Amino acid sequence: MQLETALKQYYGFNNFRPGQKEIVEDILSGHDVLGMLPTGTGKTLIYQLGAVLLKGRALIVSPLVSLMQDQVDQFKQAGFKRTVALNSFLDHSDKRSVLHHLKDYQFVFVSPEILQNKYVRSALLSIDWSLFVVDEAHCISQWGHEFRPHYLDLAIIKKELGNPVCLALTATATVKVQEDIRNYLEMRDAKVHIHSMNRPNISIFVESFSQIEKKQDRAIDLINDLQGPGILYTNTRKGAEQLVSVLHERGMQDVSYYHGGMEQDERLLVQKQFLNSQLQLIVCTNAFGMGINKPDIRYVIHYHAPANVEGYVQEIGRAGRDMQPSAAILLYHPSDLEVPFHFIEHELPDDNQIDYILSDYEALAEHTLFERLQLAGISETGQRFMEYHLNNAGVLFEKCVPEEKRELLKKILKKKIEERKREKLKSLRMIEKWIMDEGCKRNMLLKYFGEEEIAAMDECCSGCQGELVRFYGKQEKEINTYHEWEDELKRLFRQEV
DNA sequence: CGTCCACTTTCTAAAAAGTGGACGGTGCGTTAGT
Repeated sequence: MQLETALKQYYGFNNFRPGQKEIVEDILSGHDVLGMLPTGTGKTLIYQLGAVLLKGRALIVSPLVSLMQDQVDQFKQAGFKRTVALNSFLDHSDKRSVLHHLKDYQFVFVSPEILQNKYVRSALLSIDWSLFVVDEAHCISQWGHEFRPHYLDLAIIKKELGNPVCLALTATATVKVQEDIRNYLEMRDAKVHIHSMNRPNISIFVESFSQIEKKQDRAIDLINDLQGPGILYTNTRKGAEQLVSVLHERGMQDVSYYHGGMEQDERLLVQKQFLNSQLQLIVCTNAFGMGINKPDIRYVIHYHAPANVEGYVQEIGRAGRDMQPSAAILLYHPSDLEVPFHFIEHELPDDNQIDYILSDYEALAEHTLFERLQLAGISETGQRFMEYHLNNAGVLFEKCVPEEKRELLKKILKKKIEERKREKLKSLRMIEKWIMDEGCKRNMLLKYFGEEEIAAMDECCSGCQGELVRFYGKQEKEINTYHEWEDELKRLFRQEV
């Protein structure tokens, strides 16, 4: 079948969006693909169509359960009814029933962690898969090394599944992240489709402060003046909560905070209110944003510098999905970098802790290495990291490790930690350099992502004398507040269709 | 490194100032027994 015919039949569209067709073609001819496409290009369509035309099943690895639930709903609405997500939202009996009837599903969403479950694994292995999809594939590099190490094991399950065609999709990946993806998914021969990460409708502004007290006033002025809705990122949970209480005191009621320390239902509520335009501003840590597809976000303020350029680009990329002019504003003070610096220095165990965990001290002889991890006083992320590597070495539940192996492990782990720290510090220095450099902010980002520089644009960035003033004005918001909620609902429906 | 909190010290009786130390960001899974 012609691809265009299938597109028309299943979606009613006449033309593919840039990048879609080439990837579908590669998939159909049996090639692995690494696709970097800007958000809103319709990445989902690629593997929906791919699976349909291959007359097979797709296993889709997705990073967040909330995102998975949304995707399953969207698939069903789009007519792909045989779709399911395997995650902790399922209770015991539902899970058993889904696993038992797994062959009846065409699209199965999973987290990297649940792939470790032996029942899930054996159910998956008992049927044929045409596509192995890794959505938000930059997570392999961004989270896999320490925070969610099971991201590094995806190649193992892929092989067990008989090496179905592998499709890795992301919106932002530096050359280094692309390499990580291809290495850890063992798809070195993959066809690579990289599209520019440039978002011409987002103007980029950096403002430096030498007095930290002035930053809050500036942020409040911006929030007052800028056309919303907007997102403001802070470094810490407490910082987000405090800023919101200041804004509430000043009479701004349509503002809430969001961070990973909140209860699931509270997070969901805030997110829904924001998506429904009941909130004009969300003040949050980097927990907020992935999978958020609100088209009309007009600005993203960074109240602190983020820890790396990739994270920054992902965060500002949430603005202006509707292609309308939008602003990214970073309010920088040198002390911003202290929090990320702290995390880099302390999230992984230091040499003493490694020595302690792998020691032959008599006092520890009664404890397995797993138990020693809690005793060593390392961070939760550090524990995850160590659990993963000690388990791979087959010693996690041992009380005693032969001396030779012990010394080798110490050496390997210390080296690995040292490398990770070095890389992260390099990223931190890189964003600091980007902030301080007075050249074109956009071209520096393009260069960082391995792209060619572009000719000067209008309203490009603070390095190119862009003017923030044109993003001021609150007209639309005032009109919105007079809408009856029924009208608002209708408007949202129309927007989605 | 800076901030916040609990606790102690100050010095003289109620509250302020000092000190030590813990903490700081991302998420999956969890299947025990009222």
